[in-house]
Amino acid sequence: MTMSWADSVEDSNHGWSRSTRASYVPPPLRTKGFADPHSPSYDRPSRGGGGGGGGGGERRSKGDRRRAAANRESREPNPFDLSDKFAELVVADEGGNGGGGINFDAYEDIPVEVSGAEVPPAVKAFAEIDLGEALNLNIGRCKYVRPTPVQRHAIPIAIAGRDLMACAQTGSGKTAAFCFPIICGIMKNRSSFRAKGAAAAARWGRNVACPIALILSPTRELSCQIHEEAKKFAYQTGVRVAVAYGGAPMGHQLRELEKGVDILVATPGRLVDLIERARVSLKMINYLTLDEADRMLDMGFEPQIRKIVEQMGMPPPGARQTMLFSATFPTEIQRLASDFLSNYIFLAVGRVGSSTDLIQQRVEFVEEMDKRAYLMDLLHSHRERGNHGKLALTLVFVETKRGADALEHWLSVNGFPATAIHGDKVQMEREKALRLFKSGAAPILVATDVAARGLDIPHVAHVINFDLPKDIDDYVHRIGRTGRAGKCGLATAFFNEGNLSMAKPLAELMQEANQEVPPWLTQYAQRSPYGGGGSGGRNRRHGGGRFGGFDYRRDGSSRGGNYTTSSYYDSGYPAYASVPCVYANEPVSASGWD
DNA sequence: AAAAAAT
Repeated sequence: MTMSWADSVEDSNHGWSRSTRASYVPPPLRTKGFADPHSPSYDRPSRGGGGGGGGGGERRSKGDRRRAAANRESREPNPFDLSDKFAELVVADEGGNGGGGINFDAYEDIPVEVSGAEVPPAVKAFAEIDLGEALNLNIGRCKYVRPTPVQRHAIPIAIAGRDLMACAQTGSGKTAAFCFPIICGIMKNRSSFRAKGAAAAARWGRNVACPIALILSPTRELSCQIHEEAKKFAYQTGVRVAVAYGGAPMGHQLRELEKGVDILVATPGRLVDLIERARVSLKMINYLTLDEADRMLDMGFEPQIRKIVEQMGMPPPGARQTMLFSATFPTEIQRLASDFLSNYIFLAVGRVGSSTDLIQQRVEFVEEMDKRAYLMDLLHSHRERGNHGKLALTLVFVETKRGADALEHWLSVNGFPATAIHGDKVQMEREKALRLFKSGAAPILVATDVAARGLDIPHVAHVINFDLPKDIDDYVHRIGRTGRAGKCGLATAFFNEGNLSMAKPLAELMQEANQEVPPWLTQYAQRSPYGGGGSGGRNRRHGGGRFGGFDYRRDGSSRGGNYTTSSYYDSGYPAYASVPCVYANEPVSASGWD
């Protein structure tokens, strides 16, 4: 048996004051005698289930605890009732594929690459893993019948306690892939966690939440979404989930934290704030997940993430389990990310760089001044084509916040019910825009890159890149807002002389995804200064046009002794003769999917 | 050059 997390925490608890890794002390606690385990406050019992792990259990009788637990569970709102109020419920079990509306046929013969030392084998069914009864019930309530490809590979790896860098196509079930093992692990080791949590709470103060798992994401809306999903997965497991993000009043979030939290979902800024106010401690973190990890580690974000992970008291790699997930993983980001990982497994599932075959991609040459007229034509033609009365949403991406407001206004003036989301709006407006869009009240959403990643909006039939992004990976994430859960989608991009740098990567991407590349784009691609002899980063980082992910360690020398690479086509399900194409405006249950 | 993330 390898050293367990509990052992390592034991170590760090005993040696905390003389640890080589500087112990983080938040400013409010620096003058107090908080740090002395023998200080008078050490044995003080805490009330409720407060602090980190349900602290101060020793003084309560078994009956008390049972009543408290029962009380907590009876108060826990049923997250499944809530989702029923929304359109997603149309879901039911259509199509007879038994996947809660998920088109599994589209996921056979998925290319998979796994590398690392001693890789745990994939599973074909949830039942092959002992996730526990409560979690299995929730899987049923979510109407998940079989695991998606990324889940089939990632869950056994995560359950085995291994660090993971996972690259999976957009809309392929990543949230559940990291939530299930975390919830399962917390349940299995609950008594040990609770005891440590009580000790930590006693030492750090009762108002310091000491989560066991931390899930970081790059936008507030994405954190909300992960929180909602995680609550479903954790329903009646006793595992407590909370969320912390900026732009919202801190009071409510603080009250939730005070009730005790096992899994904290957060955006970086608010989390740092909470840590510095000594309302959250990372001392007890056993699981760290970065969602949209490549975004979290890019230029603007990386220093903040590094601060949280390396300088705010979190156990180091090896003493915690770290899992990074994204649809794209450039080599430079992999190199950065390896600082946070220990003997990790690299996993790539699906045609990562090209999203999926399920998204039909088109590029039109449109001059800047013609874009609005062209957009109007597109919107008209789609309106007239009719959607059998079903919801068909259109997501329009623009480059700037000002541009988003301008286009929203122009669309509204011209009779199109549109709304807009971007980072200059206050959080209330952002959430309202998303709500209007999801419900169909405003079936057109104009957005900046704030909406490019991870957001799971059912019924997005069409993504329009009104302005192309500068980076091909951003393009991949944007179009991934459609074609989710195995459904088809359409993505249209407006290209002009201002997008020359995108010509080559875009043409290559479309070719990889078996899309029709217009001859004029091929010509631009050949003329492109970034093109020529394959000097572009794309081939290198996406494995030379085969399919998505590529473990950067393969061309380095930093591998361990048992390092192996397997690359194969994996069909976890009985094969079907054809891959039926279900459109995104069909009823879909995509919840919990990405 | 732009966007996101704390107040």
